[in-house]
Amino acid sequence: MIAVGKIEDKKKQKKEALLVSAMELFTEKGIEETSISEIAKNAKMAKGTFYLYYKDKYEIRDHLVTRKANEIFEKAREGLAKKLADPYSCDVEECIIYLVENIICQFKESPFLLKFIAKNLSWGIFSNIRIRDLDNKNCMDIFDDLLMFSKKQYRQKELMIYMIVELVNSTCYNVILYHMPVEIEKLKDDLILAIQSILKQFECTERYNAQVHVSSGLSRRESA
Amino acid sequence: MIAVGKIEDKKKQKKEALLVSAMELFTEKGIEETSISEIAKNAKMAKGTFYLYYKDKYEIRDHLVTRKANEIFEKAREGLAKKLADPYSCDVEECIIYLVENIICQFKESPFLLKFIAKNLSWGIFSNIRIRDLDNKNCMDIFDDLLMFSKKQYRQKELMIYMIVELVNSTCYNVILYHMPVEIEKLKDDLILAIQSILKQFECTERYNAQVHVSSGLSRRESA
Amino acid sequence: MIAVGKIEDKKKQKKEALLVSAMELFTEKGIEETSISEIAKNAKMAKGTFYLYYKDKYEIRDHLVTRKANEIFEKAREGLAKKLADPYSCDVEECIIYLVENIICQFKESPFLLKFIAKNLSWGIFSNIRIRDLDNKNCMDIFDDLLMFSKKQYRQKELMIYMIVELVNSTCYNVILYHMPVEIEKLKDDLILAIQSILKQFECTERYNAQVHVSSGLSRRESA
Amino acid sequence: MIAVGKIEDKKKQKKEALLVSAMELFTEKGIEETSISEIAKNAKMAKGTFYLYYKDKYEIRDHLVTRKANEIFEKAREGLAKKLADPYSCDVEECIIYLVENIICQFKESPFLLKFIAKNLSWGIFSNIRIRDLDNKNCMDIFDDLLMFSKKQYRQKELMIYMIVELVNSTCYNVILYHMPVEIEKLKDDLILAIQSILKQFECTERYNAQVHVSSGLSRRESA
DNA sequence: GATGAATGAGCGTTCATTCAT
DNA sequence: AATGAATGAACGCTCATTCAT
Repeated sequence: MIAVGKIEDKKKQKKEALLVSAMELFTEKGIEETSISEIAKNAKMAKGTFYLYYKDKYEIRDHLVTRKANEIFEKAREGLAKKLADPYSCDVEECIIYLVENIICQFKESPFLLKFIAKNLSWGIFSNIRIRDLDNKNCMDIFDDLLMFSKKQYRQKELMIYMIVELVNSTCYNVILYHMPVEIEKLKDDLILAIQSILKQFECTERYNAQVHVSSGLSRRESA
Repeated sequence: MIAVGKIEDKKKQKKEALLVSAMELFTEKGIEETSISEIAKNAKMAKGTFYLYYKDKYEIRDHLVTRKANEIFEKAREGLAKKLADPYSCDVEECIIYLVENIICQFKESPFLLKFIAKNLSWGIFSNIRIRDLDNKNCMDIFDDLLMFSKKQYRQKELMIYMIVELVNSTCYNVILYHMPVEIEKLKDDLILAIQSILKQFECTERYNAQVHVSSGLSRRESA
Repeated sequence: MIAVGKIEDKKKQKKEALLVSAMELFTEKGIEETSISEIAKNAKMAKGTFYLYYKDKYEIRDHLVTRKANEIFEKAREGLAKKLADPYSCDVEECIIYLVENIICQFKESPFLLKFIAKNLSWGIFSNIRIRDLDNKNCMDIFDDLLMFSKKQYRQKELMIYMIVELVNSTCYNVILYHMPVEIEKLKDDLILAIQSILKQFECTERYNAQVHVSSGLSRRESA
Repeated sequence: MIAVGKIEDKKKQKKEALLVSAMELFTEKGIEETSISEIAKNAKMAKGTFYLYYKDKYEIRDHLVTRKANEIFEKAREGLAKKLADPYSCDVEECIIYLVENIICQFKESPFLLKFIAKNLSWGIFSNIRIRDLDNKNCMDIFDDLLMFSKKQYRQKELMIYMIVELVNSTCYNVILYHMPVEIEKLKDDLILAIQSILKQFECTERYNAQVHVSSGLSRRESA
């Protein structure tokens, strides 16, 4: 039994080594320019060994994208936890803004990571692949938790979060990688303003319906 | 002289044929999976002829991305023009919402186009490459014009537009291509809400609260 | 008649332009790395025009090699003529040494020329191709003339000259181009010594038969 | 352990097969006209296998040139050894003449070898590349050994040998390959005479200092 | 005669994949 | 399980050559 466990361990180590090796090369020179034999060599294995663990480099890419996305959210969550004794008792908006700023900061520090994730993160991969290596939560859960324990209530929670995440991700892409159309420092403040306005829009108030303002315009939606 | 003109014409036709051929193959099976010899063969030319017109397939891609993006915006503009006698006299918000809906509609009808553009449209290409083939304006100009003639004024116009465009583009990508996390019909309404809230956020109000304008601006919806 | 002459002239000019263009490119980057279209473009002609004048680049090469070799010998001859009022009355040995030094000097100044000639100068080309462009003598004639008018007489004149020319050409090749095994300045003196000894060896003396010297070995030196 | 040795052996065989295959094709039709895929096919391998062993065909050429040159000198040395019980006790001049005759004989028997070596043997390759395949001495060592043990002493040994080798190589080239300007049988005797005179020229005699000769030889310069 | 667009064979090179060890 | 030598299809690209204008 123990022997089997050891073998399992070794296999995990090999898979991990390939993952790490591939990540290095992908961020360094792009996926298309990275060959399987390079990944193997960089992981100190023979070319043929690669095929014992992965079908092709795209399978590795998919594993990496989810893992890296999770790591980013996890780091952001940890940052938030450090900052607040009881993160979920505080204002949701503040928390979300904090998370966004933290994530932007991570992207700023490793633009290649941003490139890698942004170019490859399709929602399908994002939401479907269960990560077996790390038995952590899905990255989206951070927001779910936040919203669940929040005093404020929001309509269409999932969708709202989706839009915010996509907005951050896509606007930062060009700005951080190509400094266009503005610098990230200039973008950040206005991006946060935009996020705040979205949050307001989807907030359910008791007495004042958030919808009121919008509402007259959106009366149709109320019936929807 | 006429002869030279004819030759020039033929050359343009060849370039165009390659562009069309490449577009077919790119949307069908992706850029990386498309070889130059396929593009040439599909355009009924010899492989070598390709190189008389383009350096590599990425040059073709860049031409295509800008052209297709422009076509989308151009169609949206035309739609708007048809709908309104004087497009620029009407409410900006309404116009922008119209454009967004129109563009979403175009994406819905040809998801491959969305895939192609979304995966390859970097802001650098988008804003820099002047399109010589079509002597139209740059796609961004549509919004510039709208905002210029608008009664309402906005802070950070360019940045705001950038965020809205990116938001639409990135949220639609997964939704239209993978139907995740929701269907496009479900996304659309909330996406528009989000856009409206962003527009409000960046509006410069004098006396009247921005919100007021918004509601009157949405009267159109009531009739819809 | 005049018109025909003019046409002939134009053709010669074109041929000449191609020759000059090819020479530039051959010395710059080697024959194999030079394409016909480059030669034509460099000569300000269309690619197709090349084929009206030459079969391929190797035909051009052959023309060039003989021409350039001739130019080198011609320059050397002119140098000698300038130096001496009556070149052929002076000592043959001195004249030959002068020519060798002059040629080495030319090679030193344009190593690419040396490379080009040495790599391509087969005796077949050298002695066979009659140069129509320049109606001068064959380069070997310089030595023939020298020897013809000389007071000293030599056995196996042609062969002796052949050996001297080859010796100079081949020893200079590595020395000038790669500075191996010594520098040209170091080689020169000893090369001249070697040439002198060869000349002595083939000299016909009146009283003593040349053969006698050879057999006794060094007796020739004793008389020197 | 034994298995590894076998694999090593197989690899050596493959390298060797490529070398042999390339030699055949190079001598048959020239390097430029030989493609890598031909070399591989001729060696009964797949094209890709070539690149496991050599970078390009020029690397093969360099290996071949040094090896073939070495083989020639080695054969000559063996011939000399057979002829003389103690080769180094005999007269140097005689030995060198023997070597030259032996080498000329080899060239006569395989003119393609001469062509191949003469066209590609740059001194750099010649003197620098240590041949690992054959653990023999560098080809030049033959002469070094001869001169080292000789009773006669020579000035500028290396340079003298260089000139002799180049003289033989370059004069034989046209003569053997194109029978110009004379037949090899006619050249041989006079070539040997020339070599003898060079050897004499560089010999250091006891009583008369070599320099003396040189200076008298250079009296011409004083008048220049 | 002069052009240069078009051709397509053929090159060097890469690399995913296989398989005997 | 792990290896890495061997494969050969497929790639991007070049370029001599042709030929309609």
